[in-house]
Amino acid sequence: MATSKASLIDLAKELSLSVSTISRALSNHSSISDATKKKVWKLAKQMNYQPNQLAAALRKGRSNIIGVMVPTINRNFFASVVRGIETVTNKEGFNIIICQSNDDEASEIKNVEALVNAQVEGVIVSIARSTLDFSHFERVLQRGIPLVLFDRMIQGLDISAVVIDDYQGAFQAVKHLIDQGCRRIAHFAGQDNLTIYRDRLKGYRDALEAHQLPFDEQLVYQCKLTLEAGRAGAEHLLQLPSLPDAIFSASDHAALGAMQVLKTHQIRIPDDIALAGFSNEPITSLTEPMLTTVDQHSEVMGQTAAKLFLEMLQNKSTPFSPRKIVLQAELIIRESSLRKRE
Amino acid sequence: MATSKASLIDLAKELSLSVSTISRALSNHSSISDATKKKVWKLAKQMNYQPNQLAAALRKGRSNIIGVMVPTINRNFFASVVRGIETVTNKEGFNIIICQSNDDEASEIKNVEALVNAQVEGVIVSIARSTLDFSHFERVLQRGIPLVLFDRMIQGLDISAVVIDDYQGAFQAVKHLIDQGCRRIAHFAGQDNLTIYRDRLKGYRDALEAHQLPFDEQLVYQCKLTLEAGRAGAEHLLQLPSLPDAIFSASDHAALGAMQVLKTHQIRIPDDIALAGFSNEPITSLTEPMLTTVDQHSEVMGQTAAKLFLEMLQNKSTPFSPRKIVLQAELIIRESSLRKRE
DNA sequence: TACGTTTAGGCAATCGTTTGCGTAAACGTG
DNA sequence: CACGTTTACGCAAACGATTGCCTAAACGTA
Repeated sequence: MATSKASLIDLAKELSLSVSTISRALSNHSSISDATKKKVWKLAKQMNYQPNQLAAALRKGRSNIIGVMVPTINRNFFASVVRGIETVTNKEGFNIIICQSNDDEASEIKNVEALVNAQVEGVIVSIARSTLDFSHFERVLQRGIPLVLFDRMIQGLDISAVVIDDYQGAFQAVKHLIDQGCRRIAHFAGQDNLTIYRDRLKGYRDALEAHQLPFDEQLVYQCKLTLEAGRAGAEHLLQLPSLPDAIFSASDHAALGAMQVLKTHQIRIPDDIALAGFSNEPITSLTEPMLTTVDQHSEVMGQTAAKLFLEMLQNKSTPFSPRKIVLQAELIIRESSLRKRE
Repeated sequence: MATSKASLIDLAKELSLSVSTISRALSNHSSISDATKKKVWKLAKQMNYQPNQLAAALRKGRSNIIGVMVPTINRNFFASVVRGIETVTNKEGFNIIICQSNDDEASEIKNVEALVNAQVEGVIVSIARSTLDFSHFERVLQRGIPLVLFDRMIQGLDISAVVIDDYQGAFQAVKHLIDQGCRRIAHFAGQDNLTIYRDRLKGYRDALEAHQLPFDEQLVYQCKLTLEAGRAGAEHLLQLPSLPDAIFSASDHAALGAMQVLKTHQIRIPDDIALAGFSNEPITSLTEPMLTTVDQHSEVMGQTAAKLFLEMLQNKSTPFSPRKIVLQAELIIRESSLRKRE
């Protein structure tokens, strides 16, 4: 009733027992008689007793909270990863605290510190784009707090991470286009300071090479991979002396931009130009034609990162060598690349 | 260095001062000399002292954590709201704990309890679709914890909430369709235990009435408003003796489902049937035709909910009568409803 | 010199749980 | 009956920070 919260002390007074007995009864400790336990349970329910996790955490040194930081929660990929993390850790009794770095190093540092102060038992992060110095993460490790990175990770630093195989994903996509009969395949590439885009480009090149197709510099359009960039890229390609017969874009959004332009030019997809993107954004299954793309298993990525964290937590005492887990990327074949065979 | 975390005690020993002096020095208390403060600050930095928020929270009775529960984080609308909440509360030194109810009443109850036990200072929630009993929320209030609902709320319950004007949004959308010359407007409606869907339905009806158009029960298709439901809804409408000339869907996804079906039936949008959705999902600006929809100002909604919470927290001692804040919905007119006038 | 005031800091209780250790009472056994 | 063993519980010290109250020393002033 009322605004009051019942504590162990209140229960103890009420039953004329010691606080420790109440505590043990509630946690079903063996040294408390069944009769007493039942009395305690009954009263606890009656007084709506809720344990103060803060106090328990302080005493036990376990907060049951894990910190998650993403550039922004407001993007499908990150939200899905977070969802994956949450569902897995929730089952183990953890709550997650969310922070957003907004791709800014300064607030990343501030947030990491806040998480550590909140006594999180672990930190799961996708690094901000602008981050160049990683000492704030090293400090986390020094404190013995398990740290797991996902998607974006640091080269050189020996930290556990979960990523997808961008290279294989790209390779498969391009191989598929070739299998469909495409021979002049263009590529929308991202900024090459990010490994994910470098790997996709490499997958593209190697797939061409593996099928004895020439690599043509002209067919690679490097850009920010936004919708607008995709439009510009398509316009660019259309002005080439000879058209490509496929485009593999390192992002779905750029692929969609291209799709818009190609359609206005009455170019048939996939018959004249086949199209494949990357990320499997929800929209790609709603376009017309539906877009072939590469799925990143974002929710699975979150689950995997969470499991890796749990594993690290268990082996916390023993020296645990950081692990990298590479998830398979999955090619999703849809209309935009599927040429009918008659 | 090392794995060790420095505590006030460690600093105190090092400087041969008492713990309380250290604590006061760090919080810049007036009764500590500048000389001592400087010594303490220097050592604190040197030993990389980080205060244990758990302990401070326990002692001060303020956790600086607020709980947020959404049906799923994995949807643009909710992620945006969360982003809004996070940015506002972060500035005030709060961290947010995220839970997902998965639209399931049981896990909603479990999560609310977990949040309360984590000693959150407030709870911000969008209610699960299946929730019919609200005693778990009443228990939160009884404990004196500020509670703010957003988007989905309950009629009858006197709880602070931030919603958009679903009624006006729907009214405007339907009015717009009528202005475009539509006379037989169908509606995809949601489950009517949620006020948002009831309000949209009412906005639809009233807009018809305001323009002397008859309300036809047959044209209202109640469903779960998913993509599939939208498809089914369109198929349903296509079998009516006389076709509608517009569909106003209470959700974007259902509108998109309908769009797919209409296209396969060679029905021109908007000329044969105009289409309008609700929510302004990112996808809607990428479809073909681009979908007319109603924007919910999701990030602003989150910010507003956060501010309302902060306000309630400040006036916690004084009896605070719950407030409802209604944000304006904004009609976004796009191709799917814009009939060319020649 | 004597006494009030300020300065600078210490003592110890407190937040609510958990847990190692101690111990009465009840019980079992020869 | 005597003595070891359970059984069932209490005591008190943690966890780390905060804070009301107290007190030496230094200072000021008449």
